[in-house]
Amino acid sequence: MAGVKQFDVDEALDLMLELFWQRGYRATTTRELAGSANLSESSLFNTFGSKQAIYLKVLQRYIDRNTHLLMLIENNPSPLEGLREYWEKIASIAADRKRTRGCMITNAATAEAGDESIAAFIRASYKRSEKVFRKALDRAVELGELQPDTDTEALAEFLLHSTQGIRVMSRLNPSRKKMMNIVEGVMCAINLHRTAPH
Amino acid sequence: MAGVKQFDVDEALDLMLELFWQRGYRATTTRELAGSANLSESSLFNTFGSKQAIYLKVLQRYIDRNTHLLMLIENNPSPLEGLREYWEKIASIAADRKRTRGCMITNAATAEAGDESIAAFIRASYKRSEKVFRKALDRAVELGELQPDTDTEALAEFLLHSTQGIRVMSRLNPSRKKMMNIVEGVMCAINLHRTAPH
DNA sequence: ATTATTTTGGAGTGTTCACTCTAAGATGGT
DNA sequence: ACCATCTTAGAGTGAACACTCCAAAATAAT
Repeated sequence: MAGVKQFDVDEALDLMLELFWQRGYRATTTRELAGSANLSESSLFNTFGSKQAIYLKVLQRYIDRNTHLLMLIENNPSPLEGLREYWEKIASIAADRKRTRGCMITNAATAEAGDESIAAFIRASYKRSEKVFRKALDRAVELGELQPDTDTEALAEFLLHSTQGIRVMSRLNPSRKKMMNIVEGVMCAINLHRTAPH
Repeated sequence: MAGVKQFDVDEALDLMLELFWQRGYRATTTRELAGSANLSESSLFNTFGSKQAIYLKVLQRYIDRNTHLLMLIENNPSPLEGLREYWEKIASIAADRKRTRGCMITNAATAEAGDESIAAFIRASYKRSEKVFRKALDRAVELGELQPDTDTEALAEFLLHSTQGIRVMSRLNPSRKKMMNIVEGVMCAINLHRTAPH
């Protein structure tokens, strides 16, 4: 083989991710994309094939990057404390006034879900989050933190929808207080199933 | 005056609304817009001025059209029953497999909130919903359905975020069961403040 | 009937889009 | 050294975009 790439593919993806995240799929041009990654359009297309292919790669990268947030739940000895920690974290991110880009997956879900290959990606990401929530709730039941008859599947679905709600709200510069009020509401839904209420 | 419009403006807006709703702002072309309303591009621009102006008019029309949903809450003698009715209704709409367009406001919030004139619209719509939720909760406190120390402002903010979460989820063909599970979660958050807990 | 004013269709307008072409340059295997 | 193969920059491609122009038609007031 000969002729070797003059750039790091992952690094380029990271740079393009920023642009896609900020502007969305359609509003981002391939010229800007190439510019943001410091490479020519020919290299861009030669490497990735198409704008959509870049977007899908970037989405995957975004998902990978955000896995550590879910670990706040998995790593906490108390699942319920872990969940609270996770919600406080995403609410805190949502309240950050410098980050009105929202969540890239949520943005993709509302804007690009018509494209089935993008929709499949989003569904996979949601399933993953929901599984983590579900497992935490099951663990909470086992540990006696939640009542044994708790419908953890239903509660996990509720929790997933909440993450999306938070991320929509984040697009409109919400106050930290508003965000924390939302977290309290979510905790209420969980607390109703606690073994030692309030 | 002379030279009279050959079409009904509101009717045209309704037709264009469908297209904008289904495809989003950027993916809809002015030619398609004109076609959907059965008029020429010159009439379109002569009447409305610009693509963005059409979008804003359409958004307003969408908001007006959906006011009747909020009245499910206001018209119910029991505010808590009204809230449940409202949530069951929007969840039912979200679970409709023929309606994966989601909510036009939510879609605009995640895709077009960068445009400040669009963002202002969205904020106004949210404020309106939140106010209705808040008033219902306050009424519930007065009627003794909720405990007197309930933070109705915080709870209303929680409820608003839930509506947005439901509408994001609706883009991905959720099952009716999933949607109803979400509703139950929301009701849990409210029920924690009930005067006669079970 | 004439005039003033407006709408309308259809053919443009310049611009921008995603993507390609080509020729030069770079590299590794032999 | 030489070739085969790859990458790259920069110009270029047709298509599609939001929006405009213009001449014809339509109307209401006089």
